[in-house]
Amino acid sequence: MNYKLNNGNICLNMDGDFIISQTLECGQCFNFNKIGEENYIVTAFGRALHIYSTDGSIVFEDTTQEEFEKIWVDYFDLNRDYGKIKDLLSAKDETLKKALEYAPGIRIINQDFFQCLISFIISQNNRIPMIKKVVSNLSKKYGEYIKTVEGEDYFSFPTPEKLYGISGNELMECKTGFRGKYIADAVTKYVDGTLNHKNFNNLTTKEVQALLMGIHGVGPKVADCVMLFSLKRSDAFPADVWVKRIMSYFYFDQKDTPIKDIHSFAYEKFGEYSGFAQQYLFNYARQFKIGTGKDA
DNA sequence: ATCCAGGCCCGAT
DNA sequence: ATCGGGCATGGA
Repeated sequence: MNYKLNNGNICLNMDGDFIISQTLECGQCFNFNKIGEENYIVTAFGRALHIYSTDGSIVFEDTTQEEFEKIWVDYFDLNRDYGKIKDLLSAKDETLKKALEYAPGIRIINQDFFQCLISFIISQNNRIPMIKKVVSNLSKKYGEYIKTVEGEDYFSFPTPEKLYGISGNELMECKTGFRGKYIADAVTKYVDGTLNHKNFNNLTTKEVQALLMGIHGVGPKVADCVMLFSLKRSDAFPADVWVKRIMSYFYFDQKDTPIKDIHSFAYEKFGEYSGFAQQYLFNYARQFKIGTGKDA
């Protein structure tokens, strides 16, 4: 990764391994607002980052070198060599190769654990635009005002302490639907220490998944997303309807296959990079509606 | 209008 | 252990 300071902005050159739109809009995070082509505001860790690309480089505006190195390098996984991962995965499989060529600029974001947990609780049986809306509603109601960009106000995602004690019913005012009580349980367990992700380091991915599933409303899929997108568990393989479809379509002779079989197949084929493979496959499946009967 | 969405809970088998 | 209905909400 090489970057330079330019008029107070950070300019980054990633040789095509980082395309902002692909990274933000591939379904892994919900805390961004598009204000133009390859031009976004991303809220995370209490900041609202203006990020855009121009002349082949990526510009981080309104940030400092300190903030960039402390927050955004890890957030956008900038120290990881994606060229290497893509080569490795492309060599394994033709389907994956196509998925990688379709969206070569996806990087796996390292999100804040709490925000990621709540976001993916909201994601269940929901659609991405609606998930974004609910995350935004919660931020506006319970988060802190950060700043206004082009007439739009940006708020931080609420802290666990701020949400503590708020009932599921009250949370439903933010359009969480039936997931309000699930959020309330996650908040309670986070704040009272029943669930402490800082104690997860020496546990296997399977063990962490089981702990996360101790939350009422967190099942295997949401737990996998939280592990992949906020706990650096790249072997987690979230299998939702799209992943189930594309895996069934390409690897199981188009036959509807149980999640359990898909999981064991994925881990055997993709190993510790299962999570990366999953994200490229998910994106590919969703774009081309693979396995829905409407696929091209 | 009916169906469904980056699922999970719960009760019935 | 596995299966199906129900669930808030809003867009197609």
